[in-house]
Amino acid sequence: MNSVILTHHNPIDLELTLNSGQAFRWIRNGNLFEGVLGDSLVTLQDKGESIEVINWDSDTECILKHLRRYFRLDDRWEEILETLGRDMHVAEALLRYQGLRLLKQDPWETLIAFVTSSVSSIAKVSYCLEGLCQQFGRRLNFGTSARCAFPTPYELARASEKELRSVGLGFRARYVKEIAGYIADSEIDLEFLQDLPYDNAKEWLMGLPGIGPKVADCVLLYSLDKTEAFPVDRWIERVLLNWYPAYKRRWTRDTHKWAVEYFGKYAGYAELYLFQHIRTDSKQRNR
DNA sequence: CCACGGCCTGATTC
DNA sequence: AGAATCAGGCCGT
Repeated sequence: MNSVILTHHNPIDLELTLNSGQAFRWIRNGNLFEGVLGDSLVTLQDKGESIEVINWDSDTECILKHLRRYFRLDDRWEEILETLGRDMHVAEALLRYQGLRLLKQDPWETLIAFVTSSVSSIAKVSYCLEGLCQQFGRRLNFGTSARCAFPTPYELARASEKELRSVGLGFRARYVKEIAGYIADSEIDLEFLQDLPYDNAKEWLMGLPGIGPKVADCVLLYSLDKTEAFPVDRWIERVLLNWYPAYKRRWTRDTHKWAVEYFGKYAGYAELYLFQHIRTDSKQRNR
């Protein structure tokens, strides 16, 4: 077992970030967060100015490098703050949810996660994904902990639709099977999408079954470095209608286009913060 | 192009 | 308690 320190200059709130609806497999245990990155299990603990990383992998340099990318520590934070801070609502959210970060996750896992998220709840997505991992992923044992790796395209392609339904995927099981089959057969590494312009990458993703504009944008934003992606779900649609008269008066139905024109190339960050804002507000109202 | 119903299923609401 | 409704969409008509 190793313990290493991940240093960062700008705030990271683990609780906020890992439960913001970007990632679904982190497990909180007190103030520890346990997750699976590739084939390694890591436990994170907030130390204020840094994060302590406990892991069972021999190559700690590799883990640190992975985490630096995962939390996007090389983003130009000042530029992001300056660009987005011009909008009143986003500025408020940036302040209120300090430490909420965009993640860069594995594209394959993110793709399946957001296909699963369609007309579902975060709790259910977590449940389904954990089921997928336990049924079809490789078992990983680390000391006293045991988790499972996210199944590869091959592992999911081999599963029957019925087996996939057994973990609670419902009508999404067919999408998962078809996508896994296609990716496995063509031996595609989804990272290639990172080198494509946003529009082309989105178009490619939307060619897959079960992937429309919203899911495609989630995959692009949360795993492929496309910060101009702006996932529009019912919450965000509501936010824009309620808070942005300029949007309400719009002549186009293309919400994404409006958002990028309005928020700029970091529109995805704006979405992340606005989503957190509306979700927290609505939780508090129901209390 | 737009509008609409159907889709699995667990949780929440009435 | 049991039935309706909803939940971070997408697809076919």
